Amino acid sequence: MIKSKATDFLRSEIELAEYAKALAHPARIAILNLLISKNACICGDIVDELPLAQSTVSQHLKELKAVGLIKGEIDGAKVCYCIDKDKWEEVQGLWDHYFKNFKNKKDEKCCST
Amino acid sequence: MIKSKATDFLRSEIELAEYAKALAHPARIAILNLLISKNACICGDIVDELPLAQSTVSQHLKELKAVGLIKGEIDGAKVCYCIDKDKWEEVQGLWDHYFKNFKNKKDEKCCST
DNA sequence: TTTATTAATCGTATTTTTACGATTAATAAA
DNA sequence: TTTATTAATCGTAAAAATACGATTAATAAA
Repeated sequence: MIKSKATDFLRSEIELAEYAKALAHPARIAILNLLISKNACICGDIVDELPLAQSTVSQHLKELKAVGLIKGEIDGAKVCYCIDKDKWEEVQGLWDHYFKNFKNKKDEKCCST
Repeated sequence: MIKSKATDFLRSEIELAEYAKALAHPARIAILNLLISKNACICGDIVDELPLAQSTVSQHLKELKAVGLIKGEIDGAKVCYCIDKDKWEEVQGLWDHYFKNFKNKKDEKCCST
């Protein structure tokens, strides 16, 4: 329970929000879906599947890579992207833990009711 | 698998992104944490706990209410907020399903490696 | 009543996100 | 080599998110 400043939030809160933000756009969900269904994907194929310009897709890929959910492997002039299994499971675990945090509470009524 | 327009994403992709967006800010994670730990919370108490102005907190509460994760109950001049158990479990289930979607795949190597 | 408290909303400034075309750097193909 | 392909980056415009103070409407307290 450490707050670095009065205006700051907990590290854990910031961390969860960061992962949520990475998933907070349909294009990024769509990209992850593609990588899941095809197991891996050339960047160009992703661009073909999405209704977005190449530079925009590249930006979304960059964000997903920044949080570590995907990794890119250079293959000649092309780049093959895939999901980072370890990070995926880490994020899965974080959210699972977060959601269970409430679900495990005993079933009290809300407020006065 | 319905795309309403060429420039659109799948309903499921939009839905997941919407829930992610609701969780994509430390203040909203902090609010949910408060509601979990105290089971319920008067709006004013939330304002006291967060390093944000009353109007800003009210906005964040509005967003969480908009996606259904919390509900507010008027109690005189005050408003008591709490987590909506049904929606909470629905969102939990959606993410759980989404993450398992990949985890359940057989362990193939990424791209060419 | 009048006054105080509470929380939503309004108006607005600032920042961040999203998107695109153009350019660049790198590899592949001719 | 020269030319084509691929994907990242740059510059920038537009939209959305975030934040705040001021105001409002409602209830509670005096």
